[in-house]
Amino acid sequence: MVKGEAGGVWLRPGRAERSQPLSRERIVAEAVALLDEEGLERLTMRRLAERLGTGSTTLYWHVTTKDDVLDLALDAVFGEARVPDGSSGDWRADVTAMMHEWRAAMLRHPWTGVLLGRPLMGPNVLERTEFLHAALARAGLGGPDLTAAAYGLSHYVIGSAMMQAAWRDRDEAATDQAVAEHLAARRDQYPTLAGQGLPAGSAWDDSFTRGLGYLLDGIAARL
Amino acid sequence: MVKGEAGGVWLRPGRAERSQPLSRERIVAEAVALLDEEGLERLTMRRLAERLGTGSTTLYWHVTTKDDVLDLALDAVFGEARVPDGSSGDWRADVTAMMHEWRAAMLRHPWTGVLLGRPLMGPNVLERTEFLHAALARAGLGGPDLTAAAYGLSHYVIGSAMMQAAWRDRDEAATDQAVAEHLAARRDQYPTLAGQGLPAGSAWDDSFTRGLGYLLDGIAARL
DNA sequence: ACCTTACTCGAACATTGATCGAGTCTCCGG
DNA sequence: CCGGAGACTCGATCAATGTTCGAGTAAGGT
Repeated sequence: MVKGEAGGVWLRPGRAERSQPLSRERIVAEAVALLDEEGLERLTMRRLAERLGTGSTTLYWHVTTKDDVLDLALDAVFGEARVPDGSSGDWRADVTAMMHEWRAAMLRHPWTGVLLGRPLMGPNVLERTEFLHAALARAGLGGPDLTAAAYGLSHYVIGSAMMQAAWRDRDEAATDQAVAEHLAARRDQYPTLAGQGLPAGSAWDDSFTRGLGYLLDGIAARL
Repeated sequence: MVKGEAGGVWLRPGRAERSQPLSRERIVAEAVALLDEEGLERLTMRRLAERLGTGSTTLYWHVTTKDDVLDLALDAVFGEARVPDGSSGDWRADVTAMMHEWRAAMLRHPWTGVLLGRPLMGPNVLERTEFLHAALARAGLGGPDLTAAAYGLSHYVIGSAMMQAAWRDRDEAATDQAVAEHLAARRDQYPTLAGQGLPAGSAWDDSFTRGLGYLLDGIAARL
């Protein structure tokens, strides 16, 4: 009775249902699921391991640090955004389509916003940045104009999605009503803001599209 | 010898140099300093308390949670951005000036980017948002156009500053050279990107200003 | 039969945010 | 001068976290 725990073969994991062997991909996929379901602060190595049916320290064989998991999960999300094939000949339509895909992916996974403090160098991010540069170059931009346009567009999507996600998933204390009251009580300090109200519901979508239009108009004027 | 530790009066804090009494403002100010000097992950309640010369648990009298400290620190940083008085009559100049102040404040405190996952409702943020809305309203915008323009501008600054800060303060592994090599090695996958190179040095400033110009051009065209 | 390589995991450690209850200081009314 | 109330401070403590270490195990080749 030295090896093999009490219960023998019958109770041991059983090789068949040991599911798939652990791998980077499975870890990342499960991390994304966990983040979606429970949020960023609930992602711990132990919880992640438990969902994968392994010990927490096992993860460190496939990944050197928790930040690795986050980096990989972030890039995985960007991979969800479909990239137009670029053969349409309409650069503006292509760019617009990808911006919407990009934003949608981030809104599906609201925790992405907080993670953006780290530099984006994953393959999926690079692929999309490359597409953006290429589309604008095809449109006729070059040099500093191209750089500014490409980064301006990226930053606009990122900022928009992040802020919208933050507002949508804010904590209980700040309900829409509480916010409205807060603003109404300070109507003299924030007259325009109180009159205008904060964006709600579909106003976010409209604002994003409209703002993207402004940016693209300004870019197109340079051509 | 019941009260008063060994050493008597002479070694006791001494009332005079007990500095100022602890207060919310002092805590926040010290938190900003600590964040600037050591970064976000080094901000702990214990370290913060030590710098203030108090016990860590004392902080919880003035602040209910660590997140409070972060929220307050974040709003404090936004307070650094000067707001034009709005009497210039040139809305575009006013808006541009404030955008640059806003960005500069965030770049002075690079940790702000990561904190932006939470909704911005502090007085300083609201004041600046109000100014933005007011300036654009004065320019002649209204309704959905106003909302889209105001939020578009905010999101653009936030995204830009956050991304630039992330790239500037990236970890040791990703030096400029390593990034360049990484890109060069995949020249076939990212042809445009590899040819263009990633922004460096003053290119960030130029790109920001240029992109802001595009956005404002697009907005102005709506008038 | 053995060695190597790939992989798994339990115990352990230092550090963190936060709570609790007991202490101390300051001031004000009697 | 007393005393008590309120404002504030803090040490001990707890559960949870990221990560390391070293010992294990399984499979496959020779």
